[in-house]
This record gives sequence, structure tokens and C-alpha cells, in this order.
Amino acid sequence: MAELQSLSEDAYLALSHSYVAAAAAGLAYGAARGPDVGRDCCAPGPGGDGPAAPAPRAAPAAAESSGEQSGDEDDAFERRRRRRGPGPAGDARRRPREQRSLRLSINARERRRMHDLNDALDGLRAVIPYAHSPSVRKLSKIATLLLAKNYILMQAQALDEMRRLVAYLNQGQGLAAPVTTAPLTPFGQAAVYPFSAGASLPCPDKCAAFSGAPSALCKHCTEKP
DNA sequence: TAGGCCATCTGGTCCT
DNA sequence: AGGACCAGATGGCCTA
Repeated sequence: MAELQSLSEDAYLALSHSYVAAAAAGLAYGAARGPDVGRDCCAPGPGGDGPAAPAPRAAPAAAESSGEQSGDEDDAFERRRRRRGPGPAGDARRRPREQRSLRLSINARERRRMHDLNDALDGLRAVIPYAHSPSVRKLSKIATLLLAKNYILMQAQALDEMRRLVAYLNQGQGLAAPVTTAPLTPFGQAAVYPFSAGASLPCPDKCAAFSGAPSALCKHCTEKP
């Protein structure tokens, strides 16, 4: 059991360290972009259906269709419409101005939704133990989710081991074990911990074994095939 | 220069 | 009808 525990920790640490190592090599990325580049400048105002200012990174695209109602952007909007061909029947029913206004409103809502999603991801990054540092590139979205999943599984495993230890100690004192003997099954899942499966496998297989996504993080692994 | 990551736009679908 | 959610497309920035 202790072996399993150490394997799980190793796997988790390997995952986070390999990512950090990769990130440290390219710290300019995080430094240049920052965690929230483009957020303040393009967030719509309160109650804002109004068009957002163009974000620095996606300036051309954002300016093209979500920016102010300049003539250039209207032209861009029309170009985009022409490129996509005739719209659905719903488009034909609306007047162009009204249609454009509705589109901008929908775009702003979607932007807000994605910002909320990113805020939640930032919150998740904040509680995942990995090297939080201004000089280290922040975790990608997929890495954040996979790391969080593995961290949860690792914690569940640690808790399970702790319960077994308590039960063992209680037995030693002649007490009935107050702990359930059922294996811990977080969120109703089977008590299968992915860390052990790939402990002796080469990198791609090991990454696949404990991440469930063979290609998502393997590129960050130090054991390149 | 290719590939990774990201933000944004957009149309479709489902729900209230 | 309007909002939330989703997935595809597009284009920019960055790194190896």
C-alpha cells in the first residue's frame, strides 16, 4: 500500500514537475502574456451588451467583429457574412442593424461566459499544488484539469490509507474498527487508481495510464520516447 | 516554420 | 423569446 502511495505521489509530482520544467524553459511566455492578458481591456461593462474593446492578443479578430460600430468593422462584419454565405432563415427575418445588435449582445454574453470559465480554472490552479511563480508559465487548461483529477485521486488514496492505518491501530488496542471496510470510492467510481497501472511503462504509456489522455500531457513529460 | 495554446466569433441546440 | 451551453472555425502569439 505504501508502495502504491509513493507511486501515486511520484506520478503526480512527475506530472507537475515535468510541466514546470517545460514551463520554466519558456518563461517568457507567461511573462509576456500574463495570466489574464486581455481580460481587463475587453471585459464588457456592467450589464454590458455593449461591444468590448479589442483584446491585445486577438486584436484583429476582435476588432473585426466585436468592436465598436465603426465603418471598418461593419465592413468586416459584412465580409464575414458574405464569406459564410447566406445565413439561416432566422437571419433573413431580422433587419441587418437589429441582427448585428443581437449578434453583438450574444457575443458579449459568450465572452462573459468564457471569462467565468477561465476564472474558475484560475481558482482551480490556485489550489492545485504545483510551482506557483510569476516566472513559471501557468498551467494550460487541459493540464489543469488532468492535474486536478489526479490530485483528487491521490488525496482519496491517501485518505483511504489513513483510514486503514487508524483501523489497524484500533485493532491493536482491542477496539472494534470504526472504519468501514469498503474501499473508498470517490464520487461513486470504482476504486481504481491510475497511478499504479503505468508505473513501469515507458513515457507515452505511463502518461496515458495516469492521465487518461495519451497525447495531452505526454509532450511535457521528461521521458520522451 | 510547425505546433501548441488561447480568445473570440458564430450557428446550432436545449432549456426556462 | 432569450439565455446557457457547446463545438467548429479563425487568427494571433509564443516556443522549439
